Amino acid sequence: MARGKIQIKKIENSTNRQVTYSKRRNGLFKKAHELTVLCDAEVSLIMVSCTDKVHDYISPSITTKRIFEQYQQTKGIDLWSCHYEIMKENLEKLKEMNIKIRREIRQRMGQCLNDLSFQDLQSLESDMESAWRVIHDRANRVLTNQIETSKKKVRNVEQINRKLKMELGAMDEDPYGLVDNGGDNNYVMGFRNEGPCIFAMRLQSNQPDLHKETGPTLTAYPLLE
Amino acid sequence: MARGKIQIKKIENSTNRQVTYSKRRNGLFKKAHELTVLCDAEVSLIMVSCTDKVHDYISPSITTKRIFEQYQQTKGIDLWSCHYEIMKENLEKLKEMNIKIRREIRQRMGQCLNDLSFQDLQSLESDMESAWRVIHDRANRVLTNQIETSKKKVRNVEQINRKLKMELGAMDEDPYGLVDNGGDNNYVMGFRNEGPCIFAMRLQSNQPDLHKETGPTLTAYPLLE
DNA sequence: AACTATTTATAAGA
DNA sequence: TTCTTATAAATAGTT
Repeated sequence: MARGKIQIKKIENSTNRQVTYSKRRNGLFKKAHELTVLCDAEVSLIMVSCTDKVHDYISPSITTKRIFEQYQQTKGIDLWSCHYEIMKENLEKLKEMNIKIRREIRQRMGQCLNDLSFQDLQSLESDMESAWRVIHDRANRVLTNQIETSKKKVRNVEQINRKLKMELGAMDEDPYGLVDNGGDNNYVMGFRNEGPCIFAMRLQSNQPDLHKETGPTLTAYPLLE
Repeated sequence: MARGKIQIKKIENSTNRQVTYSKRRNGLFKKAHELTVLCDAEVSLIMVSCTDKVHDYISPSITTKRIFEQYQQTKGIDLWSCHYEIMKENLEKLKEMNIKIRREIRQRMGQCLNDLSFQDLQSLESDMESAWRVIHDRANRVLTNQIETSKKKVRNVEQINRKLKMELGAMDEDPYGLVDNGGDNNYVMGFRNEGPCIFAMRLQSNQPDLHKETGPTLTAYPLLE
């Protein structure tokens, strides 16, 4: 455009091309900025040279992100939707699964039974029975173990006690010798309390109506007698 | 830049501004294209007018998406990460919730009981008992309803039968009069089978050991006798 | 939208 | 790269 007209086609001389790129790039930036100021417009200009250098101009009144969102909106496209879609799908699947397993747990807690057919109801009932038995047995087993361990401890302490008494030659009785052991039952066999682990979906504050008949099982193993 | 120099500041006259915008926009597009061709560069140019119209130029050799990815890469930023992050968080939360619920369901099925303290085990046991009772009661109620409805049907049919016999004056017995009603018990009271609704987490193909004692309840209401 | 006087951008050379 | 400058191109104000 000066000292001779040029054809608009690729400049073959590499150096020349570089120089022209640099000059015109600045020209474009200047024009972009002028447009921004003069016309109160928003401009995003990104250039990548043939040597893969990136330069950009963005109107101060806007962010690249916002102008791009606007661009996408008017074009009716979403260039990132493919990235998104996979995530969205996963999210939806998980949500669905969540709803399903929530429903199942509710049913196992005796709620939302309307959704079940009679057959399902029966099958749930029998499932619950066998599961309960497993849990019940385990609870009993743990208790038995606790008691046995406690008894062993007691015997141990009693023996030590007796030994001490003999060594001292004192024949007075010592009724407090067992107190140490009394409050420690929960630490036997690795079944210590770590706080309640049952937390999900406690939707009704389901105070168990304590009419259960495990009483006899419990009282059948009197503690520390 | 012609017929008088102008200051680079917002053109207050709206019409004038619009016209200038239009002219300069075209100028910018032309320059962008020339740069693309002359220098073998890649250009993305997006403009938003003060009236919120969007115009853009993109070099034919590239897509908007690609140039933008390149832009983000060199800038070391990800403009969409915040959108992402929210989704990711949701995903993680759901996953966690899912795992928790699944664990609880398993425990309610008598599995994975090692994770429970003795107290949790006892509380689970009693929960299971009361839930089982609810389910058991419901199953019984449904059954009772079915039987009553069936009985009504039977009475109805018998009455119709008797009436027909009288009308026909025929005194032969008709032992098949009740057959129609026989296979229809599941459709009573809206409790028809819609296929099993308990699906999640059936990890062990938990064949219920059918030692349950609902037998007497069932046989106490003999069907269609 | 077209015209044109003038400013601005820039190609080639230093 | 940067400066210079002749000239091409863009465009402000007008019609």
